[in-house]
Amino acid sequence: MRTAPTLDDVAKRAGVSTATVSRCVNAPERVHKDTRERVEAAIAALGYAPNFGARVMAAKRTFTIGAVIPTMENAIFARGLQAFQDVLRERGYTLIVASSAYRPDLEEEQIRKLIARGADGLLLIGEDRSDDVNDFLRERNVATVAAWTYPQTGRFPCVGFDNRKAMRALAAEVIALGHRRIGYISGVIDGNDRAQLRLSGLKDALAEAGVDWTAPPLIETPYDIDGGGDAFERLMATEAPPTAIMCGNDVLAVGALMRAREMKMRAPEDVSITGFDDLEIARIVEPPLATVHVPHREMGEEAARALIDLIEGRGDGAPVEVSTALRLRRSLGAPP
Amino acid sequence: MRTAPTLDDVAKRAGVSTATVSRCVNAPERVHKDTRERVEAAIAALGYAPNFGARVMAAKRTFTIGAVIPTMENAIFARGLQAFQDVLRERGYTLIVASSAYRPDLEEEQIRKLIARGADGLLLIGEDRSDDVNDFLRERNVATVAAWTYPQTGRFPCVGFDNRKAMRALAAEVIALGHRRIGYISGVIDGNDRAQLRLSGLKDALAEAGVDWTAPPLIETPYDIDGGGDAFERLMATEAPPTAIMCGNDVLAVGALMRAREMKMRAPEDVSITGFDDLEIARIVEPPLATVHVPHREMGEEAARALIDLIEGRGDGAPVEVSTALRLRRSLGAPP
DNA sequence: CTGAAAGCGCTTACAG
DNA sequence: CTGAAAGCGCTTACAG
Repeated sequence: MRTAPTLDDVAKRAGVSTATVSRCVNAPERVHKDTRERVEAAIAALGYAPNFGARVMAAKRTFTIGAVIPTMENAIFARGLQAFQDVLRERGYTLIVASSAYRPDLEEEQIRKLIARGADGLLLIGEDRSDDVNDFLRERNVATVAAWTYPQTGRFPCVGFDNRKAMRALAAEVIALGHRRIGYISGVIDGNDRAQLRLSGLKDALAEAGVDWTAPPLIETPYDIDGGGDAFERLMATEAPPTAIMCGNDVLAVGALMRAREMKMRAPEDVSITGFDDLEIARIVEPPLATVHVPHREMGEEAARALIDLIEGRGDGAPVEVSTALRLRRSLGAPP
Repeated sequence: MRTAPTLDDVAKRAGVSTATVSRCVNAPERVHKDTRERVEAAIAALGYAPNFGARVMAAKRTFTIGAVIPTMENAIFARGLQAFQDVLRERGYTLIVASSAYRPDLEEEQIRKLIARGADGLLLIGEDRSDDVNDFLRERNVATVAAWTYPQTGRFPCVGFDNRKAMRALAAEVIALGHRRIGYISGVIDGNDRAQLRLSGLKDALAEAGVDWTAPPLIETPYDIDGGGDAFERLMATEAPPTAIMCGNDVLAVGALMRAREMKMRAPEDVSITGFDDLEIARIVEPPLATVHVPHREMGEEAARALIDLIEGRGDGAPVEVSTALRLRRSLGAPP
């Protein structure tokens, strides 16, 4: 194993000091063009790459950003994170992803670990966490951005959207079509402010419209296709079943749609079904799913910019709002 | 922001040298019990945690593992990676994910960056890369595991399956149903041995069956729904269009299926369509998609174990094969 | 079992 | 624009 070339090797070969080589790498504009070219040639010839540990120690920064997301398997986070990482890479940062499986205790553990590892900043999802964690983050003065949400507590700079308002808008359409009995399928709400807010949005719309069905039949279920299907079946098994089933996200809605098909119910003729997120599957299912479009990629990019600004001392930490839009596709229609 | 306590602070407070404190942290059994207790008390009182960068530099190990995957947005990698990471975390390693967007040049860049960052080991997808990269990895003696593939070159320990054999098995079923004109939609092949091998599998099956349609009409396309749809349309626009369209993966196949529907063609009555991977969408589309099931999660877990064994000097680096299985669903039927 | 000290490979304030 | 040198916070071979 040949040992990797160091700054010193480059400096010797280029006939300059290590300080100059370091500048070429980190602030090329502060080095004379001729010198720089010589150094760059040496770097190329040697295949030099800065040693990470040394750099971290000397600069007191790790150029590492940690993200704690519920799970990589959820397409919305996968997409947002990919965009987040693309921006990070452009700006010279590395991403470490940790996952919490939607469990607050695991999320806290991951947060502490990332900080111990010296992460320069943190991307978190939502704002719903314990005072303990929030205090820890504030004490250590860790640059943190909360995404997928729009400020409730205002504790951290946010990049996201108003989950409540978006669901309210969709629910208003459902109500306008004439639905009065509306069932709701939610993911697990504990530790998930997005889920909580979406449900509140539905309640807002019902109240606004003066629909007395103010406490919609609600089923909370793990976030997967079968969870959505089972919940659908239970909601429809009541005496006066809902004419519309709204779901906290597309995956649950697709589960409901598939179960409806198995039960020989047609959407929207027999029952309307809506989702949230506008994943690719929303356009693939038959009938296509009415849902709320969320610009996950844009959110990931904006979050990266906001976080880097925070770390590098730019920006004012003002919340960034991305806009959602209704996609009123065929799974939603008038009540039977 | 209070500055973090250092080894030196602990040493002073405990009245010992920094060497002793370091041993207490890394090899407590080599320190006398009384000394150790004093040091541990000091560590607790100060809330000391080792500085990551310094440790990396001095110890020349990072407990970090890098993975370079094409993209997190592809569900197969998201799922495999989540499983990979779960095992890593159990064993005290941290994962850094980098993505190549299916571009060999970007993959190389990411590999070099991860090594510069001091990754103790690397997870790569497939075996198709330049001699340059392979030489670099060998020279640096980097622990590397290739996943999603079964040894072709035998350059690295592999955890995966035989892409060629799996596609051959599926193609044999298609041929057995009576199809002779078979079209093929592939993802981009350059730098992607899995894509190459799957195509070879189809050719194997055609040759074995003595079908003279030996050079199946092939369209190579970017890996997304619309790519699959456009390719489908082009393949069907020929004089004697294929009676079956096989696709290199499920996403392309779903694209083909949807376009078929738009073109008022029914599957499998008018044309059969098959995929590869058995993603969730394969069961969601109508008709459900015939495909090859790949145990992505299991593969991720096995890859993590293999890589850690390699790093820690256990194991023999023998390839690990996971098994695939045919899922012959309704999108595949007899030719019209 | 413990300590003094070198060294890991960078960055940066200071001086010129 | 460039260099000499201190210093970042650990680990470890060596000596005792």
